[in-house]
Amino acid sequence: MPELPEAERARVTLEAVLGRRIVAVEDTDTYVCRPHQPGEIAAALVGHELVTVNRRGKFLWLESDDGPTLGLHLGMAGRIVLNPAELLRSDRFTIAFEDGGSFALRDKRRLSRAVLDPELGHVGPDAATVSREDFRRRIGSGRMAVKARLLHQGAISGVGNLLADQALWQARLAPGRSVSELSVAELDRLRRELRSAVRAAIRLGGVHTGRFVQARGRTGACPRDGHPLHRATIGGRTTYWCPACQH
DNA sequence: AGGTCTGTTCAGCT
DNA sequence: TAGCTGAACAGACC
Repeated sequence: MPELPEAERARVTLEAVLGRRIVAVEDTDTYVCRPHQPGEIAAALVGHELVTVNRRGKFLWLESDDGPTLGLHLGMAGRIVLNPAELLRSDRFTIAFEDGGSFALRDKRRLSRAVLDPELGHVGPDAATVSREDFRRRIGSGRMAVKARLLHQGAISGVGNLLADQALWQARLAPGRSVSELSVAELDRLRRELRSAVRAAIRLGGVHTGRFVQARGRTGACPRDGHPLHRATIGGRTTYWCPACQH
């Protein structure tokens, strides 16, 4: 679920916690907080304030005043809950502030991450802001299926399985096409439609609001021409597309 | 009740 | 090097 639009929503939510003194950190989930030991993130952050919240792709990080940076990732099912009314078992990481407020990283699975001083060197430019030239080079080189390349966060970051299918449908490109056979015009079209899909998802509340994403499914039909959708595994992920209008 | 599927990342292999 | 496979977790679904 969480792709770039959900991460952006989380970033905006986290703006509300900036400038408040941290008094407690719950960091005992050693899987979510790996490789840290329980208490390690708490010891580093208690007494500090978070002063900025940033995002690249699906990666979030908050800088503290004169202290470490806190990296967060929502994994496949995580979200940020501000001032949770009650603590749930699915609250994997929590920070409490001096004024009584708090936030939780809530995730029924445990694929979310909280980590000190995250290394983002391997993360490509954000899918919403990548330049035309960067997009052509980073997506267009190699021989991979274009869908698989879109999912590679080191090429560009922020595109997940649903957003990839939505953008390829909008751009009328078949997901299995090798990037080596895409023309510059097709790459530019894909970048334009990807940015459009991202903006719409942020505005409307998430990737699930996409017109194609809603049609995506075993018995789905193309919203453009009504043709039954094809399904296959591409880039290791379930992929849907319309064989009539995506080439 | 049990098997299958799911959003993401990353290690490990070819 | 580039690219593929499967593992990590836990719940939803049939």
